[in-house]
Amino acid sequence: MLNTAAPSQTAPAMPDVALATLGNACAGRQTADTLKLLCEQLRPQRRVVHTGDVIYQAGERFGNLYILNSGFFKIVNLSADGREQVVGLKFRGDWLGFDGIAGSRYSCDAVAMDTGEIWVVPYESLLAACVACPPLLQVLHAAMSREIAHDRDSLMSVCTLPADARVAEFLRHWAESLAERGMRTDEITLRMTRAEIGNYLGMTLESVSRALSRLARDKVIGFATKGRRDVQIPDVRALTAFVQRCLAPAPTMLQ
Amino acid sequence: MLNTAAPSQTAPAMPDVALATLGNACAGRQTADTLKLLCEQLRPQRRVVHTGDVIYQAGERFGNLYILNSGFFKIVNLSADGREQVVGLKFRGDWLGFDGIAGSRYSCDAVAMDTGEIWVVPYESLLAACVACPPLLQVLHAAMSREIAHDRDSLMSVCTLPADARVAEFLRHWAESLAERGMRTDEITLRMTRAEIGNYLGMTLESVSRALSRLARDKVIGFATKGRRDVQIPDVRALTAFVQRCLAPAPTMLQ
DNA sequence: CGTTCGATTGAGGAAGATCAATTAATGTGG
DNA sequence: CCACATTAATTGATCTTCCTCAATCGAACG
Repeated sequence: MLNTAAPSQTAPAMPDVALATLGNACAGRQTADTLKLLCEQLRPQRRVVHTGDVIYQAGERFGNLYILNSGFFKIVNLSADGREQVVGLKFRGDWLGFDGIAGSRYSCDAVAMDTGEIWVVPYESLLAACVACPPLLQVLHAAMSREIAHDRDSLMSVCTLPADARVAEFLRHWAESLAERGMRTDEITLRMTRAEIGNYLGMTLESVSRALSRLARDKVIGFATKGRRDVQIPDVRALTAFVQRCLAPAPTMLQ
Repeated sequence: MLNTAAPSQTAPAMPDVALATLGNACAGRQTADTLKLLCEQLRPQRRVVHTGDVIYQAGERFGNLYILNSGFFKIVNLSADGREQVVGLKFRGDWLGFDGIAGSRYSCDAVAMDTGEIWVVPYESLLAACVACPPLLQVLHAAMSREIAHDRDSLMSVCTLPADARVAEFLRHWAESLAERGMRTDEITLRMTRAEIGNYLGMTLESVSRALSRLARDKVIGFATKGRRDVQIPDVRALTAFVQRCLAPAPTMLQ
């Protein structure tokens, strides 16, 4: 696969030699460097996945961690009484499977929402490699740490932001994630239905739709000519401003 | 300090030799064993903290992890625009500080809500110890993994449960956490105000109060004769049943 | 013993859910 | 390729839950 153009959102599974040539995206540099280290040290098995593929399932015996080289994934939590909750979205450079370490079984589902490539890393061999290569351990811990910090941010968003702001913050974070990976953010493709977004943000699909309509009416986002899955974000800072505007009228909850 | 009675909720900082005598609480066994391993391997500096003490603050340079030997702690996330959100509650056996690994700075506040003892573990020396003692690494990863899994459960609760059920689930989880540590669960002391609980659960203090009143009216919980901070939980399963009742469609009377 | 803080409870209102109808995109078989 | 079926998205009208505001009460504390 040839890829000389600016990296697109679809995060092509580029060969290692191309990792250093991520165009003007110095933001994507760190991700690329880390992936390179992991690839060299672990020589992981590579696996191509497609939309809907289940990487692992809640209850399944834990054994592997997965590093995402490309594609887009969701983490779905399941409760005993049948509730389903999207609790995380994962991109290139993220890891999957940490939830399985403690209980020897995965505690949620990991599902591909797009074609992508994942690297399979048996946990035991990862530990062995970490002993030989301490920077690897640091990378692993950093990934887990980031996940913990981000999960907390998610909880804060759903607890403190009104619906409109939550949608704006969701788009802002998505764009930021893409930017960090050196991908385009002026036009992003939501690979989730309104229902999935609403589930993730703790609101109904109708509320998501209304929020997006308001964002479009305020010119904070735009819809591509065809299809409303493509969202244009001319200026990411406008999303942040919108969130603040939502918070401004009413002061913060709880002192 | 002598402690031959059944372990109370206050999780006394008992000497190592007493760890094996945790009464009938075989549930607290694993926590105790892990703490013993950590104590032996790391010989951490012990520090007594009191209500309101700040273990670390968002923005502070990361360096230490903290293992909780006793007491009760809250994790508070802060946003740039001044929102505050309680994103976690920590007990004996839990760790603090994982959020700081990735960015070299802590990303939230950790505050003691009770007198307690924490073990200070410099991250670098922990890594060194892990190389020499692989089980230690396993314990560390398990702690991080548990935190990730639990944060996801929190998000699911906030997103999918109505207010009353969220409060019931909160109490259930608290009781479960105490049980896992071999402490009493028939009468627990909430060390948070209604406002703090509400903040943690994404609702107002009035809603928390009303939910607790309803739980008491339904005899799912009871209030101690003195003070409404002590909650009696005669049967933890009644809390689970209450949650299910909240989720079930309108309970049709008769027929 | 008054002051303060936390908790409870009620009344009214607003954000968002639910229900419903319509339209737009996507997919399928002829 | 089109007609049709299916799924997703939008928008409006109502309804419910929970928030806001306010008053009262109890407990803790100097």
